[in-house]
Amino acid sequence: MASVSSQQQFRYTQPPSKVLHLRNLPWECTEEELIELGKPFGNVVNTKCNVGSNRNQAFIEFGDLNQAIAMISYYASSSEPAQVRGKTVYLQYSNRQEIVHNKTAADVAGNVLLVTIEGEDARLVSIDVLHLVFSAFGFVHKITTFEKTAGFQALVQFSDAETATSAKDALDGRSIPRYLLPENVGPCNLKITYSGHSDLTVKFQSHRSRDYTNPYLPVAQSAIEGGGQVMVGLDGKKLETESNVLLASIENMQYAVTLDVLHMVFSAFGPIQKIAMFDKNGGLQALIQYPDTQTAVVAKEALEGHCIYDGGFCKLHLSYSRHTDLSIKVNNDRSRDYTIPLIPVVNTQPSILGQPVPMMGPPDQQYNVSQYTPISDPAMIPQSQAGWGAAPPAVAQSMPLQMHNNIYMPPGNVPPQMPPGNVPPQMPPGNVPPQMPPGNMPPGMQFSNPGMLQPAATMPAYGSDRIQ
DNA sequence: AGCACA
Repeated sequence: MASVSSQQQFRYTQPPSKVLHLRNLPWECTEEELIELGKPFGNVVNTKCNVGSNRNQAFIEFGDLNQAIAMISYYASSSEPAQVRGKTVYLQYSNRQEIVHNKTAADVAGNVLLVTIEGEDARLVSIDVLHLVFSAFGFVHKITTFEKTAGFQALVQFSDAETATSAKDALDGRSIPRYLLPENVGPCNLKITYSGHSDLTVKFQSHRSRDYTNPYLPVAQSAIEGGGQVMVGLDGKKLETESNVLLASIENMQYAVTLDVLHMVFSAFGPIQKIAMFDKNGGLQALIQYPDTQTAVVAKEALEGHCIYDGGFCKLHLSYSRHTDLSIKVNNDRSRDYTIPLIPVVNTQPSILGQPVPMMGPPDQQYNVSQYTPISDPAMIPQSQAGWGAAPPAVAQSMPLQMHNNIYMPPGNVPPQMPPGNVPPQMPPGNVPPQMPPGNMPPGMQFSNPGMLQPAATMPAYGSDRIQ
């Protein structure tokens, strides 16, 4: 039985109160706008905006009950609804008799911001991208990232509260510009409050935390720290050095995992240079090479423990390889160098469990360049064949988008139902969607240009998602 | 679009 009392608070007929509750406000709404809204009806003695988890609610308190009644009555019969910034706001008597201002840490301006990154792909936002975004407002001293129930969060430390405030005002509620994110990463909204902290403790430089005032801090193998509290200890197993090459081992391999499947899965995080597959200890392993460590870190974080296929099949275990550059002698069904589409294909008949695996693209067409016109100078390679510098064909763009919704789900929830023996759509080798690997920005984009990110008005990339 | 989140 549903309780009746819980519904009562939402009944249309609230008993009158000097305090009005407003909802459906634009997130930008200020106290001044609330005062403007209430002033015609009386003396607004108190307001509170940005209330609720969506920060789209507010309260207005009048000096006199009759003034509150006047405002409610007016809009109850008006043909024009109450509006803030052109947005209709709904008002009713509050169930409280006065506004209580509970100043919390989040309301007190400080030099450290608590940033919540919202979005399906929030955890794929690298610390470098955050650094870039916040550096537009001043020198960023430290960043720590961590996951809480609120989601993926970061603490960003500036020199002073003024700088932090300018960043907060400009970025709160806005989205990280698309061009800073890998193409297949969905929108990431920023929600920003002040943190109670004033100085973060960063013991190691890691993918989770950085101290930009002390670049010579030891680089962590696996240290994770957040908000001055050490959140994860070192466990011997995780003492591994990051690398641009991942070692993947595949557990419970009920279904065929082909080179192209691996390419599809791992290229969701950035361009792949090389893949080599081999058998070890009766299981399948693969080395996957990215151009940079950052991308590999992101891919490892996102994919570790996840299954390629639904139902717990083909579970990935990832570690960093000691290799940095794989030596691929020949392109075949177990190894491929995507940077040089000219290595001849050894056309071995791919066969798994005795069943021939259908190839989606005819191999001799894919590699005919190498067969007929061996070119040694990469500059002579036609654009369309030249790896990820090339313009992406439609296939390459749409495919990872499909994948990426699946990848980040909890294990077992992941993927397209693929019956054994079926090979998913393949990306033609050498045609990788153009992505900016995290942390691999062109030098000109680093820090230096505050104007680039700062004024919201000239930065349509921010906020454009939110305004409707 | 529905009551203050520390």
